[in-house]
Amino acid sequence: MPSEETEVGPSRELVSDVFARDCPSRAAFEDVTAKWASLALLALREGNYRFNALRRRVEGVSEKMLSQTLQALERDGMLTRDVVTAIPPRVEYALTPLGAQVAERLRGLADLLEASAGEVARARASYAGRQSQPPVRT
Amino acid sequence: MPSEETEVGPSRELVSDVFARDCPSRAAFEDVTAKWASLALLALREGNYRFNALRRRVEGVSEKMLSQTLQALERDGMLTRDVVTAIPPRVEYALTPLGAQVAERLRGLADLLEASAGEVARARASYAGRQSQPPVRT
DNA sequence: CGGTATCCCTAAGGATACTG
DNA sequence: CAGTATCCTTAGGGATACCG
Repeated sequence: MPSEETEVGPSRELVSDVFARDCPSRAAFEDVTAKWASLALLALREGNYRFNALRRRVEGVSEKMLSQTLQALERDGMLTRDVVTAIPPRVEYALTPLGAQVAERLRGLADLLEASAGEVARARASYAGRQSQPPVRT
Repeated sequence: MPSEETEVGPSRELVSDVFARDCPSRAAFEDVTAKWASLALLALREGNYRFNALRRRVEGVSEKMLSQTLQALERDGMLTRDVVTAIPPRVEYALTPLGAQVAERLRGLADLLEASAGEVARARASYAGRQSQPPVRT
């Protein structure tokens, strides 16, 4: 008898849990919350984008990272990549319904943090003060 | 007259934008969506945790990373660190109101992804199929 | 335009050992 | 127990060059 902690049948849908090391949902969670991925999803929420336009929208991302990020998100079914063969070539990125749902939630998180910027700044100032006690003369 | 739109004066609160490279909200956003930070916040949503209990809850995190992660989150005002001087020492971590709000949104995202695990898996299978065309004999 | 390929370097991150 | 310190390896990520 195998380890009894998992009483999941072979043909049943496994229970997803982001806390579990090997759970696919954790991988997906990490993919969408990755540094550039969340910003890309947020941007595509505003409408479709072509590669370089997206690159301009997401300040600071390099071509390489944007490319890798978009591949990962396409792979996970978060967005579609539509290649228009023409001169010059065009590639349009758009959210899938799933990607839109994810982006919506990321938006909520971003809104909260944008609105709480002041509170975070105050917390940081307070923390800095608590850490560095005034120089003690010895 | 609270925040109407963008009447940003010198001494007024700046408009936060996660897309901006140097916006504090982007930093906070990245801190909170960092690999281990989101899981730590999610865990603390279940109740307070001591260091090693949290380490067990967040599968796969090393002592070092958990320590660094918790410091960053404390710094941003997402959680409190309560040291009980005793033998053995105890340190309790708990969410602040802000941290709880953030965690709540992360939970929504995690729920969505846990529920969509099947869809993601299908997308991945489809993607793999589209990428590797059947070996072409030359 | 929309990438991929290569090079290279920094920083993330794990393992281990040690301290209060 | 709750970390910090150290060491070391990997991988993230930027810059550049080049192809379809």
